[in-house]
Formats: sequence, structure tokens, C-alpha cells
Amino acid sequence: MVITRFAPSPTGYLHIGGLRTALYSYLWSKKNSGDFLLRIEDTDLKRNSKEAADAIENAFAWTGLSHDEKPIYQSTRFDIYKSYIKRLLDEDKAYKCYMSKEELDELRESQRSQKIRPHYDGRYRDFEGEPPSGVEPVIRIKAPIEGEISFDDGIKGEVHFNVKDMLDDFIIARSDGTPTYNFVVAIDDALMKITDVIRGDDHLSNTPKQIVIYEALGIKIPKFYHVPMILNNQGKKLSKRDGALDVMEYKKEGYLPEALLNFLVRLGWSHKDQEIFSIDEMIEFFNPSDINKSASAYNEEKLLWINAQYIKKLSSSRLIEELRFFDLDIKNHPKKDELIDSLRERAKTLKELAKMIRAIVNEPIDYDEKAYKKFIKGDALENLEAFKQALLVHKECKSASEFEALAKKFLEDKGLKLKDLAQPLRIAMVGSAVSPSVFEVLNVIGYNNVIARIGKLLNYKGKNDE
RNA sequence: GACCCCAUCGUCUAGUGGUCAAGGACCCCGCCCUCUCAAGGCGGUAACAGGGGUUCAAAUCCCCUUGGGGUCGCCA
Repeated sequence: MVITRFAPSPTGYLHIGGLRTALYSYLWSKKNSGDFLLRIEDTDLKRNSKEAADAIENAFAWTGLSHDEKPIYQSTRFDIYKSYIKRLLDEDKAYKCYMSKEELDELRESQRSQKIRPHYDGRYRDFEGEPPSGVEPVIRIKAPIEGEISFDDGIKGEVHFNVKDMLDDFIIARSDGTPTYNFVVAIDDALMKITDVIRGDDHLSNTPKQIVIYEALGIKIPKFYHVPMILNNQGKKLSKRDGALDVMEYKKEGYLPEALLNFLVRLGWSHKDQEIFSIDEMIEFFNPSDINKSASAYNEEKLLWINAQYIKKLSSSRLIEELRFFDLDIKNHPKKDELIDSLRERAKTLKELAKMIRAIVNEPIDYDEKAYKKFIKGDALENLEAFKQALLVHKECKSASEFEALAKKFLEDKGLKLKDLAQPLRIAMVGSAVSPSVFEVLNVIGYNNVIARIGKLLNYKGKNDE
């Protein structure tokens, strides 16, 4: 049984790096028929917001990664943390430090100028005297002074830290009594019975600190997996300028959540030559020990390609449902399935798909100038007029192939080639030289509207010529 | 600055000492298909950071260099 967790601090939106570690955690727990838990790390009351926490939960809801049990908010658990701090104090494993922030800053500054690592010097570690008045103390843990802390990371392998150049008696409770990150992480991971901690490798050097807590409390240390970061195209740390970071931005841009997840799972992990994975396949094949040790760069083109693959495969009904987010409702369109199927192979995003559908469903209000100039010349208008007549004589066409058969016969009679009719007709239908097969377009637009749109183009030319 | 992590095509990756004159995918280019645009099919360009070892044999193991990244908070 593997229990994992995702533990964001609610200072902003859920970003894709976080989503990826959450996905890995999710997959690993599900593969081992365990739980995936969500914990909101809001111990710093000053900078956390309820809105941000809600935003994170909304983003999760969109991706479909559901956490087991209700999320745990650390801000509601201060009593628990206090009891552990008291215990450490009672057991003489932690102590009060009366150094002020100013003094600390000074100490660090002088250490820096001496080119040595900034660290607390332990001056109150064995302090016996009268504490200075007017200073609310912080609580510091008695960390080991020498030796080595090491652990077997599931991704990086054996990692060793020398206590001397790594640790100091770090703060576990602020002067206002609230506990700090490295302390509560260890407590909660233990209390939540987390067996496997999968997180970004920016936490790698926090791990020894957390191990100090585990050991002081006699708690079993979980298995750690430190996942490399995601970089941008230039191999630098991913930032807002590199495009969307907020998971919900991807929704707005027209990405399918399963495509985003598929993209993310392949960033740093692979299974043979497979590129497309359903969630079930991810669960089946995923193992964090297969995650690459090196950082990987974000590649939007690949994401687009994956998204396109999913759009091609998705059911029309689901696609129609997703399109509503882009203010497009074609649920009652008589040819909705044909419409979707003729466009799905052309769209890389839902946003694009919506745009393409609108271009067909709505009568053109204008004609693309270049296309018009290029194709509406010579006998084009006469041919359109004649084709319109042929349509009127033939009466209603009910399928793309019926339109096509009619057109073929028309062209044969007139001694024309398909090219002579297709482009002008396309411009009449959608206003530009780009669309799916004209016959599919005609079918979707429908017999009466086809005739109306041809008429509209015929009139337009008239006005233009004046 | 100290400590830690990392290093295969532009990018995502396969590769765990011989089957690698390095495979797949995205991108790009060419051809085919074709009523336009896509999609699809076929083909192409392109990489083991550098230097030392170990070994009969190294992309794979070791060391150094270089380059990148992370951490050093009363943030998480």
C-alpha cells in the first residue's frame, strides 16, 4: 500500500510543474491501490489565501485527478503542531532562541562577508542564563552537530549530506508561535501515513532537515522521490514569460485535460516508444524509479500535437460538450456529427475547433480579399450561377456524396474541372479559401443555406463592380 | 561563496559493458495523396559536453574539467 500526497502552498494558482508531481504521486498511489491525498500548506497566515486554495482545487477538478479524502489544511492543525513542539521542548530536543531578526541578519551578513555559509551559530542551544527581555523567542531544533545524513532517493539514488556544511539549529516555531514548513511537513506526512513523498527536486536539500525532525520524534522516514524541474525552451527555469503556467490557462487555450496530463507524464518519463497514454495505461506502466534524473524542457509544440491526437479520437458528444466552454453550442445542429468529424483532424485545440466551426455555421459576413481576387474571376461567377440553377433543379441534397454526385455531373456536362468550381464555391460558403472538403461543407450548411450563400456572393460581386 | 543534483539529436526520450556506424516522438525539409487547408503515408537532416582512466570491448563504470540547475529565510 502506497500513500502519496500533493502539498501545495496556496500562494497562487496550480502550475504545471506542480500538476506533474501531483500526477506522478497520483499514478504511483493508484498503481499500488493506495490513496492520493491533498494537503494545503498554509502555515504562513500572512501570504496564503482561501481563493488560491480554491483555485488549486478547481484546477484539480478540471484535470480529473481526484484526491482521496478531504484536503487537509495545515492552518487548522496548529494545536497538533504545538503539542509536538512542546514534546520536543520537554525532551530537551528543542530550545528557545532569543536572537532578534536584526541580530540574525547581522550574523548572516558577517558570515557572508567572510565567505562562509550563512547559518545560525547555536548561541542559545545550551543557554542557561536570564533571557533578554522584550524578545519573543523562536523555537529551534537541536540538530546533529556532526556526522552525515543520507537517504536513498527513489530517483536520484543515494544522497549524502555532511551535517557540518548543511545543517544548523533551524527554526521550528516562529516567535508568534506558528510552526514552520520543514517541521509541519514531517509531522503531517507522518500523521497522514504518507509512505512515498514525490516532490520537486528543489526540496532535495530540505530533506535532511525533515529527517532531523523525523529522528527527533522517532517517526518512520518515508521514501523520497525528488523529481527534476521543468525548464523552458532555453533550458532555463520555467517562468510566466514562457507561456501558460497556470493549469487553468490551458483550459482557456483549448487543451483537453487528458492531453495536458499525457504531455506532463512524458516529460521526464517514458515507456518504450509509446507517446499516447490513457490514465489507466499510465497507472499500469508508471514507476517513479523510471523518472529521469535530469530536468526536462517544456515544449509547447509537442503539447499541441498531443492535444490534436486527443481531439481526433474524442467522441463527438464529449467534444460538443467541451465546446460549450468556448461559447459554442451545436448540440441541436442537424449535422453536428458531420461538422465535428470534418474539422476534428484540422484543429489542434478546442479553441481552434470552435473557430473553425463558427466559420462554417455562420454565414460569411465578408470575403477574404486575397482568396476573392484569386478565385472569383473568369467564368467563376457564371459557373456558380449555373451550379445554383442545377441545385434548384435537382431539389434537396441530403448528404455530402449527394452534393458531390450532383457537382460531378454538373462539371461533366459543362466540361469543367472540379477545381473550377470548388474554390469559388468554398469562398461562397465560408468566405475564405480554406475549409474541409467542399462537399462536406455543403452538406453541413444544408441545401437551402447553400443556395442562399451562393446568392449572397453573386450579389456581392455586383456591388463591388460598380 | 559553500553544499547538493544533473549532462544522448533544437526539444521529449530509448539505451543499465558487446545485438548502437545510437532507436522512437515533436519540430523542420522533401515526396505521395488532394477541390483548398489540415490529417495521413513514405523518406530525410540532426546527438552520446570535453579530457583522462578501467576493460578484449564504454553512450553505458570511475575520476577531473566545463556547462546547467537547486538550496543556503521567523517562505513553502
